[in-house]
Amino acid sequence: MTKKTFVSADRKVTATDVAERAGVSKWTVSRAFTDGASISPRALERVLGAAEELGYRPNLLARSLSKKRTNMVGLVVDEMENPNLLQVLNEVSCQLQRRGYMPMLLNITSEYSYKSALTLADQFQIDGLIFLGTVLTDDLVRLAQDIRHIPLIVLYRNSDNPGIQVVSTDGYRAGYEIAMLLADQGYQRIGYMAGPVSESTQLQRLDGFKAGLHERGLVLSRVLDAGHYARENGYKALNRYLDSTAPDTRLEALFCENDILAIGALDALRNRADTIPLAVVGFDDIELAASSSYELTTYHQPLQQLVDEAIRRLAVGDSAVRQLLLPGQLVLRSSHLSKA
Amino acid sequence: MTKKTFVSADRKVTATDVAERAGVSKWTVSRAFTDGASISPRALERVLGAAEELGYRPNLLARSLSKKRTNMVGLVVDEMENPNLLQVLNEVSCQLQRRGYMPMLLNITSEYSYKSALTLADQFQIDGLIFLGTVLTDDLVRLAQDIRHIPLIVLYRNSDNPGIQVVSTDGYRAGYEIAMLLADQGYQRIGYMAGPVSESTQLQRLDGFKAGLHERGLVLSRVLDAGHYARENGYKALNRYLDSTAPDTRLEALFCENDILAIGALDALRNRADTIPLAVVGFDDIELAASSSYELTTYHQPLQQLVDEAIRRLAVGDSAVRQLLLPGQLVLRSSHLSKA
DNA sequence: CGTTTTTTTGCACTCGGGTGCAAAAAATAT
DNA sequence: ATATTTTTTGCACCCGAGTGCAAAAAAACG
Repeated sequence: MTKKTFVSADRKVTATDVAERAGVSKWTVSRAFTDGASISPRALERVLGAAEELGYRPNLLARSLSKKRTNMVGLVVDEMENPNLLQVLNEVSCQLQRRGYMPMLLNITSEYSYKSALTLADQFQIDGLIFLGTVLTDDLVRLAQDIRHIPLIVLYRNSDNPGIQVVSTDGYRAGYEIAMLLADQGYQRIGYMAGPVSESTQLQRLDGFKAGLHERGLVLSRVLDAGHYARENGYKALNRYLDSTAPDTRLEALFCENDILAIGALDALRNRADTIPLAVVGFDDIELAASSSYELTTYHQPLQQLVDEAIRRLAVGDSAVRQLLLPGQLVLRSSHLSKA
Repeated sequence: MTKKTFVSADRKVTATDVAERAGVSKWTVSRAFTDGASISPRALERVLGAAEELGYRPNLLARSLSKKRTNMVGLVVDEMENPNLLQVLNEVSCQLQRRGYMPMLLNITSEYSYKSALTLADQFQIDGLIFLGTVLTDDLVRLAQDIRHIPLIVLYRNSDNPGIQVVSTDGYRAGYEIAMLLADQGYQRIGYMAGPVSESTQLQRLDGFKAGLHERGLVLSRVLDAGHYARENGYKALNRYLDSTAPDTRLEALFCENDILAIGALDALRNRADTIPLAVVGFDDIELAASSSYELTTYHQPLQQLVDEAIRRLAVGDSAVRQLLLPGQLVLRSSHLSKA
């Protein structure tokens, strides 16, 4: 039994090989693999046949070199533990692949790694960058702009800097809707659990939230600082708060900056000896939120659309900077209902 | 104020530009950026200076084209929700970047997407593939072998097929150690919660587990099938079991195929009205396992070493196929202690 | 100082494919 | 059948580097 299949000799099959076999010139082969190119049906057929037989696949590096377009897109991520980010990464990479792009993972752990990743990506002549990282500040993003003049898109995060392309959910509106929900539920003492940095994305959310409360004649009673997005932090932050507050003055409802914190908060409530009536609302609609042990009411971001838009913008290379904010959707489960 | 920095004219800076500025030929420039190449100190200095001034960076596509080496590595992942896998992905991408490789994300959602991803990766002339996916069977891996003769490495998963390079944790030994732990704790009725497919990785774990029990004169009392790795499934599987079993015949200890299932199981225990004494042990040591609300006893895999080894093997392109199995480590927390 | 050895450099050509243009072939019109 | 238009095709040359080899320059030697 021969081990080697007939197709793959050791040397790689090139367009010239195919040309020879098909009895045409290599340029005709090239045309066969370029859509929109002028080629006769007969030649096309022969080339495709020969290509099939030889197992030929165009070398994309060579193509990129002359076309000056690589179809490689860098995905800048910085918190590979954040499940929400991951959901985004997942969606982005799938959609990119589906459209023939190759996602290059730029995993950022420090400013140094950020810079070297950018440099490397630059040298690979990537066509664009999508920023998914949460702690990537506008300054860092701008740093990328300087290195290379390719389209950059900040996804899933807002930015005050008008010079940066943003595709994200309308945080103000989201906050507003959640405020309305809680107010209409009749809660009076309403709090907010904040994450790590006060950056634009969250501020807009908070602003909308405050505006909504205000419109119903309420004010934000309290802000709990949880720090870094981690279940543990939500857990601790709420416990800290509950331990230091008399039961009758406690918050009745709590809007958490994201689902992870909210779930931490729910865990805290559950682990307490006494039953504490507290409505909790999250943000992001991660998978765990739907789980029967949480039933977290939250706000769903239109992930697919966002990603779709982001990629489209990359593709057209539209340099007209616009901030696209799509509306998300409130997801009512049961955690926003007080258990009292 | 001039907007444009002096450095970056619109056209890209090439080696020829640098050569001209440095008063040498472009080949000398090439040598300056190739370590080990013969170049006079003076020329080197001038070239580097000119390169710096012009902001030159070698075009890696062009280099790859002639060197026939791209430094691009494909990461084949198939469950972007699995936190354990993500931890691995994170580590792999970091280490790759640190060593100057570019990780290309091949996110697999179906057999079709798998094939097209492989083809694309192939066309990009990637240097190697690392398989992180859990449901990627040996057959699929072999499919990749046929496409292109580049090093493939299955990481974090075992394989029965001796033709496949594997870098993974020694599952047999792990199962054995866990069995010992539970047996020594005095439990008699010991069960196992299984995940989706019975593939090699898990079978070895289970075999080791059984062997360990056997050595202590015990047998595996029961296998609970949870299905796909998801907290929810562990939760349901355990509830199903508890609902259908009389309290006095119940298992005393349960080894779950991974932490996610184990955590689901713990949640199930917690949510029950009556307190049920059941020792639970997981596998993987994901972040959540250490959380104060779970305190899951589990088995830690030597992630960094595994990744390090995997990348090293890719780099040398060692075609001598060996299966490397490193020992992991038992992590004792409190979930293996019965609450009765 | 001439000669031999070593280091450095330039050049032609390669990697694998893509352009634009002009010649050749085919299709349409007269 | 001839003239005209359209489609196909081949070719020279480009993309941005790297390689081997031979010429040139520098260093070591007598």
